Amino acid sequence: MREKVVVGMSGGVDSSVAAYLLKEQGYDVTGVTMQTWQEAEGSVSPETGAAGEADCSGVLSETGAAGEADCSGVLPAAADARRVAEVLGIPHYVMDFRREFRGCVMDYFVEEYLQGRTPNPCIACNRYVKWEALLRRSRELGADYIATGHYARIERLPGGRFSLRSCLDAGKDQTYALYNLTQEQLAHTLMPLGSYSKAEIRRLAEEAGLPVAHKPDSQEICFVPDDDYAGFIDQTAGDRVPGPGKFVDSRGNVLGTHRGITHYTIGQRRGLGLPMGERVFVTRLRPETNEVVIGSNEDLLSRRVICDRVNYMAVEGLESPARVLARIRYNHRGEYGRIETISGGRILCTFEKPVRAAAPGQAIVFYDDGYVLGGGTILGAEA
RNA sequence: AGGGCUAUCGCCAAGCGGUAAGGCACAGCACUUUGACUGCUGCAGUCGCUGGUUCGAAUCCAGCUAGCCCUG
Repeated sequence: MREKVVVGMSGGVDSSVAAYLLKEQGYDVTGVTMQTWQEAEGSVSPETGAAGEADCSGVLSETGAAGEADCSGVLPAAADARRVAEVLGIPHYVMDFRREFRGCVMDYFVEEYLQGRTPNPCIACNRYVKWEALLRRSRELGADYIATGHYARIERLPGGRFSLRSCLDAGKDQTYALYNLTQEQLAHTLMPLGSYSKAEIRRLAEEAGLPVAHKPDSQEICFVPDDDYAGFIDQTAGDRVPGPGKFVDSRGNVLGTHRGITHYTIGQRRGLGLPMGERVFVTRLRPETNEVVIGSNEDLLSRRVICDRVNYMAVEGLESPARVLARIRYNHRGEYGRIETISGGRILCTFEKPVRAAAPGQAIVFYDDGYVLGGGTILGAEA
């Protein structure tokens, strides 16, 4: 009997080709577009009368059923996914994950900034929404797997554990954003794109006649419209957002007034408005005094980074120190270092060469020979 | 209200008679499934003001204005 897989289809090229490849491989494929942050209002077609939201939320509305017009009207991304599904001849549904997304991604995002940390919403979204929630609902529907258009490879190691292996196209590798997945999640996930390059994916999309072959790559934070994340926080958190405070240097000299701590992140240079004669950066955020500390690029270099909330992937735990490649942000090629567990289940990573602007709240992901060993949330760094 | 010094882009700052460097800031673009970083491009028709000398002045001269310093 064919194995059933639910493909999360965003309407973009990658997830569309993922669905295509799985279909070609003989899976029983169902496409699902996740409604996350989009408001289900606006372009509801008059003829259907009832609110489109009702059809799209809750359980399912199937292609061809009455809900179709509503869903594609309500969710622009779903319209593209649906067209692809039609080309592939697979069923397509829209599932409402707004509740999970708001709680696990948007609220987390805002809370982190309010506390002077720098969140990574994509990582939270992957772990809790794209996987935890989508996998649960998909399994309830009888699916064996969920699949996505991520550039990464899932492999089962000799010891039986699952791990992610860096994508062959190093430029597109997305393992960093997926380090937080559980063994259970990995065991029920397929990532068919890991052996391809972005160029090959686009070519496959063209060959398959997918209408999204030339759609531009997505970027920025999906739920923040104008690339203005601070404005989003202002609107969301209202009077909880800290107001203006002081820019200070490491010796306590006041350099100016900042617009509020949520407007800044460690390592930031632009937007400070401080004509110091040389480039200066945010080196630290002090939510307790509402101060933003300014310093040189050199002040941002760290050899030691500590993280907590560790998720182990290729290994069950870290019994002895190990030499790994560690990445501290999505677009970081990585630096070698030695990791060891310290009190509280935390991990201390001592880099062989200093890394720049390790920001609390961001993830640090450890790799052993191209496999994700595990990762955690950066707690702090020091020279 | 005696003497001295300084006034060039938002900030700092080259320039010293031949037709306005540079840095920072700022803006736009590129890069990018997070925040950042980075890169590229742009950014004074004008040099406190008013006159004068000169073929030609931000550069020399005079007056005025402003700020700083010293001295009553």
